[in-house]
Amino acid sequence: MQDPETTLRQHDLPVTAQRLAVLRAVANHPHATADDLAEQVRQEIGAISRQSVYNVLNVLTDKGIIRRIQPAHSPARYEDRVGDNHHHLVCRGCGRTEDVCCAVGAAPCLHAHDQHGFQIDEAEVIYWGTCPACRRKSRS
Amino acid sequence: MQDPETTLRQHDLPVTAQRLAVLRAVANHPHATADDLAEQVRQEIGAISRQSVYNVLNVLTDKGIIRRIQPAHSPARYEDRVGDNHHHLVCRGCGRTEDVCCAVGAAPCLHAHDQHGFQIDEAEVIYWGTCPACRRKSRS
DNA sequence: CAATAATTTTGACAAAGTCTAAAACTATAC
DNA sequence: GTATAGTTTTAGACTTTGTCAAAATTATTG
Repeated sequence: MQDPETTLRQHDLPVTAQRLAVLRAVANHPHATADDLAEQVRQEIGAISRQSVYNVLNVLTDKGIIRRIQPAHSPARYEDRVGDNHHHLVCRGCGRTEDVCCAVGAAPCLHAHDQHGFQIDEAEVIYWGTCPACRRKSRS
Repeated sequence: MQDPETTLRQHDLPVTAQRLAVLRAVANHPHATADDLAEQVRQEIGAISRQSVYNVLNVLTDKGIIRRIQPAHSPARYEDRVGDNHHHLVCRGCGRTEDVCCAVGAAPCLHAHDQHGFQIDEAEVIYWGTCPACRRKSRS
């Protein structure tokens, strides 16, 4: 990804320290939650309000600069990698989240058999399982 | 689905009026939320506490008698239809939720390209789109 | 640098669920 | 049928994740 400042300007967003820091935090910590990111930003620029973290994440998500994923039993997570239609693999034990590229093809399962008249714009896939660490723990 | 009372006994669950009513409500209102179901149950048996609705839904979900789905921006929804690996189609406008059978085949996309050492047990697919009613509304 | 528009902060609020302890109930054994 | 042991239900406080609104601050434009 390019320079965060350039990214903001390209989308006509005023450049602020908070936005730069959040953007960098998302880039450096893929699949982090809003709380994780707030913590990161605080280490970088000292302080930020909870609300600002949400504001920034929302505006960046709306502009398509970052992507929000919301697996069950987990707060929302954010990532940098947009527009490449990849999916996610989530551990039921610890929530660890990994990227996986589409199993079926370039633009995946965008065609359900019966669309019930809906206009489908996204097929979201989450693979659920147990990561190696949690598997080891549950066996012991 | 069979008689709710039989279902409960088969799973060694004491039979209570609340459980029977919740089970019937789920059967009659697929994809309803906990709140919707509480409302239904109240119409049927007069009263039930919020906590009992959650207790019952949790125990039934744990036993695999019903299935919980949790689309983003929506409270959890429950359904009767378990074990047939179907997916869901959700309207971004009104949350209307429809069943769709698996696009890819019998046991679907259970194989991600790179599994990162995870043991995958489910591939959850949500198709996002706009239902006919909401499409009409947004055009006007 | 001044004016304007936008963002950030602060603090209250909301929705969806969970936790706890006490009361009420169910199932089982007599 | 009763008594008992074990669950379930209830009520109410609490937690987490996130939003709303107004005031204070900051970025951009000329």
